Amino acid sequence: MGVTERKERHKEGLKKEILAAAKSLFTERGFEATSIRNIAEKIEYSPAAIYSYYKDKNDIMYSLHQEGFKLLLNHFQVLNNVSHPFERLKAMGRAYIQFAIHNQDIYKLLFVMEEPLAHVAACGGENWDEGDRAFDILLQTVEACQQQGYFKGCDSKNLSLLIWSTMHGLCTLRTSGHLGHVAAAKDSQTDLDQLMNLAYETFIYLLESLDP
Amino acid sequence: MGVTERKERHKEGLKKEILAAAKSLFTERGFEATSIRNIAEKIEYSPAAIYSYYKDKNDIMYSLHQEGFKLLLNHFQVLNNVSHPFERLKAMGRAYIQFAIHNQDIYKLLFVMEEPLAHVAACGGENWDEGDRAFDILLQTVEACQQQGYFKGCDSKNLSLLIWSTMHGLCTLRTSGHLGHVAAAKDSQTDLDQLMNLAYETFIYLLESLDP
DNA sequence: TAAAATTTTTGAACACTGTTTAAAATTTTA
DNA sequence: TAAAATTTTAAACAGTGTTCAAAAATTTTA
Repeated sequence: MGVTERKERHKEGLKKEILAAAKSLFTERGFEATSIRNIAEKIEYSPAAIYSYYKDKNDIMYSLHQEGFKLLLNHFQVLNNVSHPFERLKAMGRAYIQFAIHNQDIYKLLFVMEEPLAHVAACGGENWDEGDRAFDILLQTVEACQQQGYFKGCDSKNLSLLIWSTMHGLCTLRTSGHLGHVAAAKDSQTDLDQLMNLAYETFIYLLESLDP
Repeated sequence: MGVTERKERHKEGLKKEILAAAKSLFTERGFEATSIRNIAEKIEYSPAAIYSYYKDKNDIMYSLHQEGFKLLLNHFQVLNNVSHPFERLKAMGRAYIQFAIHNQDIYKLLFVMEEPLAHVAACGGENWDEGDRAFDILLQTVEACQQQGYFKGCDSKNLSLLIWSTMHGLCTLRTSGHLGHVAAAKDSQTDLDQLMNLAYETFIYLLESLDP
């Protein structure tokens, strides 16, 4: 029946409204500083209303997950212009860093916070599809490199995992402020970015040196 | 006067008692699940009493910081038995992983959480001494490797930063559960450890391949 | 159109959280 | 022992996520 469909659409509309409010508040003031009551206030509903559309706060978190991954994949779109595999891999690393620094809270949501991930496991579905796709892009790029003679003697999956770990480590140490504490460069932001770049370039140098 | 000294000792005693209670609760049930009221209950004082000994919760966190670093440095003591620099570096990586996995909450406290770090910056003193010392051990090991011909063409500081980032990335992706989600090995714990080890060994392989 | 049934929304409460403050209990000093 | 100083606490504040019965709004039925 068309009636129930229309109703469903309306329900979906409010659901999306909640998500949009949550997203704007999260990116505006961070996760810790955003409450269910804040979101409710923004959409001008009572806090309890939200629970008719989302199971709990983690459910909202997880819904933002998907959008976050889409944003990450958007950042990767520049890679289509880079035909050389190793150059593409290098550009991918830079894009990943860019994404992590310019969307710190979203990055945290995707790769640091445990709650939304637990929600995936709890709520039946193994829906981390977009995340897996992002990893697949890395894996394929690594394998494309290998076909051109790079990374001889390396298992593509293990190497991809390592590359991801390295990028993740760099990004989280950077955004959490731990990099700044260990480095002598404690003041200016430019120095930190530079430091991070130097570490990244060292990694690229490592990968490059693996040639036969 | 000896009286005030005794008083100070008593005060210090209670301060340490608070810290011990906090530590046991943190490691027992995690950070998020431990409140000031829990700690107060454990030492059989009122919650407000704690604020006579610690400025706030982050102050307690930061005090555990120091102990955490001492524990990490203890894990590094096995390195004294490894004279060959590169073998020492390899052992250091393994020790770091061991520490991160067997002390997940403490690791989080030291290298993931932002609040205790902000406390360091806020409360004047630049006291991340023990942390810097841990990094110095890495730096010195890297430089010792270089003196034996390893890592030619690399800046020791940049490379140390990279190594730290890689290890940190591996450990956090592992403990947060993100590694398990991307990998096909979603069930058994042994597989995850194995996967992590493979990524680690790939990294070692990379470093080894840097020989002249 | 009026009544019944269903859905949507909400106020109020529950059990928490970190933190502050003024008052009470204790200890030290004179 | 009385006064002063210190330590400890009860109570409150403003907030959190979440639940649930009741109210309001909407839809369906007669």
